Amino acid sequence: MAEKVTIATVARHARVSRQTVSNVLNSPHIVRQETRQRVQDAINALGYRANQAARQMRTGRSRLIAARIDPTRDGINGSVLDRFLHGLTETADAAGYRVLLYTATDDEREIATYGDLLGTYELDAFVLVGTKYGDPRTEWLADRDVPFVTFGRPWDALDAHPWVDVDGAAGTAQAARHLLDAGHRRIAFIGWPDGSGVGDDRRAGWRDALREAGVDPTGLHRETEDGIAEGERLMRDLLVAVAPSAVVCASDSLALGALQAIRGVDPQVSVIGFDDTPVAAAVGLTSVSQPLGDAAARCVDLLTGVLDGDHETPTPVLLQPSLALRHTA
Amino acid sequence: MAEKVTIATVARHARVSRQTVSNVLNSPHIVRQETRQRVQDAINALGYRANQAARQMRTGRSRLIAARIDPTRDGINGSVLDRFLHGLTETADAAGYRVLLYTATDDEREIATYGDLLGTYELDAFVLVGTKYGDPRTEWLADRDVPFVTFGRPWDALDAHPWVDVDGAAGTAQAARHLLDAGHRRIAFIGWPDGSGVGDDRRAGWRDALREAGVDPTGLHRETEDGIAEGERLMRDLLVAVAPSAVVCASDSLALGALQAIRGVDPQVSVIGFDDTPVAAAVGLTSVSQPLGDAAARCVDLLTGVLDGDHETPTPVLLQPSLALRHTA
DNA sequence: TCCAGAAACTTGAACGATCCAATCCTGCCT
DNA sequence: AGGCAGGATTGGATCGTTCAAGTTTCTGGA
Repeated sequence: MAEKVTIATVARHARVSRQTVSNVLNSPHIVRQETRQRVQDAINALGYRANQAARQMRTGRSRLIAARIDPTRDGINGSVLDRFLHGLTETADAAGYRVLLYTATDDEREIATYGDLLGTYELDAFVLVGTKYGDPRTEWLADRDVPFVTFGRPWDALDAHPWVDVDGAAGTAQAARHLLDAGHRRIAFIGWPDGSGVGDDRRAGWRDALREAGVDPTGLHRETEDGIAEGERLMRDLLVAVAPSAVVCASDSLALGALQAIRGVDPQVSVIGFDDTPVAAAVGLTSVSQPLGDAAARCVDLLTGVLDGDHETPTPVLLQPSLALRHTA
Repeated sequence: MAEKVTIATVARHARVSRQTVSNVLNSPHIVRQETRQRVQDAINALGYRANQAARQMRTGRSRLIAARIDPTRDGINGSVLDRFLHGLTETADAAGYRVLLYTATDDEREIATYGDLLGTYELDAFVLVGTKYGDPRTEWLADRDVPFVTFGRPWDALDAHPWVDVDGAAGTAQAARHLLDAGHRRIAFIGWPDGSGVGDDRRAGWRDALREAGVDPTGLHRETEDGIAEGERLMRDLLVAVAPSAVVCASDSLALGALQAIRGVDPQVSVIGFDDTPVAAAVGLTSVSQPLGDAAARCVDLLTGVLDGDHETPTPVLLQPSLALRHTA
């Protein structure tokens, strides 16, 4: 087995001091070109890699970012997280960071995990997916000056922290306009109960688009918890009550339920979902698609901004979704 | 800001030496009960957490396990990875390890990433999902004595390494028997071309179950690349050629295609998929379900066995799948 | 030629944990 | 009371890196 290659090995090989090697790695500009080259050659020849633990001990920085992986709930929307995580890993890697996973069953435990990860591993930052009104997690992190970004706006807007989000209202508005353009007038909406920021936002997009086109949205919407069965139930209700010719849904789960409700009854009704999940692609459901790779990349951008110097709070990012057209609309 | 709590702080607080604190953490049995309690109290009172970087420097162990996260391919089967990763994170956590993500676009890059992760972060082990004949990755890792487990059998069986897998043949056999019990006799199979270990295995299960029941499987199967469109094409072919009353598929993607093919033609044909993906649940497709949480847990078990002492190669684990019954069969 | 000042490079110390070897108790037996 | 065995505790060295401070080399102007 070959000897372990440390900064001292490289220094000896290039006939310079350890510190010079360190400088080549961390502040190349203060080393003379010729020396720098010699050190670089030694690094390549020996296959030297800086030991992260030793570096971390001195600098207190782990170059590790934590992200939470949830138990796939109804599984459909879970794949959004999947794609987001992949993007996160890829972009973080390019920026010299790695992604560490954690799980938690509730907020209290999640906060306990923060403490553990920070104390034991000295994590540099957290990425939170989805926040709710008065989220205790963001408060805890902010109180301790732990860098973090949320994918999802802080809906209560109490304290400003860096965030990245996709403009849900713009997505449902786009969906509604697509249906209006196709000649639809009775365009219904199936969404979530009042009080969830995301849900309210998505409904607002649909409502505003209808009003703008001179269509009265009153009575054309229904609200329920997320789920296929729920979507089916509400769609049946809508078919009887207002006989819509199209429906925009706040999620693919709801849209899938709606599809099942119209099958056999009136297959002409158009349906548009939200999230462009694999299920949507599989069954040919038109759906609002979030740019998850971009979102992840912007999260990393914001974090590296905070971590590598910028003291000012970075500007939030709001990305535009697009419509993945398939054969249900 | 409070002073940083180190092992020395705890020692002072409990009026013992650093070593005693270390012993309480790493070899509690050699410390007197009374002292141990006093140290524990100090640890709790101060909220002390052992610094992983310092520990790692001395021990060379990072308590980090790497797992790869793929770009969701056709998205349907991607969610299998999602669920597996969640299980992995949960079990690893319980065993005192953390999961680090990485990505790679091809084997060569993946191996380069191994080198980086090992050199820089001193990763303790790798979890590989899926292997192929003559996989260069397992060879590289084995050559360097890096601990790893694969989720998926080594189909070429060249060198033995720890693995966990789900008995695919048992799954398709169970599916076939379920159909036989329901009175079906012409039970077709749609799978993947010869040469993929997983695909061959799943087909063998179906074939053997039919033979066992005295049914000749000849001509009843078709092979293609994975995908919904492909599944639909082959199912149409089967309907014309052999008019099966039921079909077992090697994946939910293929099964979904099959479902689309029979819709309108002969909705009585039973269909069973494989993987129990969210899509299957969504459209009511009966599917063979892999115990992914268990699989992840067993992977961690095998790894901790290797990492924490056992020098003998641990016994591979073969788990039994179950049939998630829905209304397509 | 000489010297100030900058640039380039070197040396010693520190980060926080564990390992090793030596020392100190404690209780028990004679 | 003295000796001894065994376990409990202690101090010092160490892992590989970066920081802070020190020393040498180079450059240009008088």
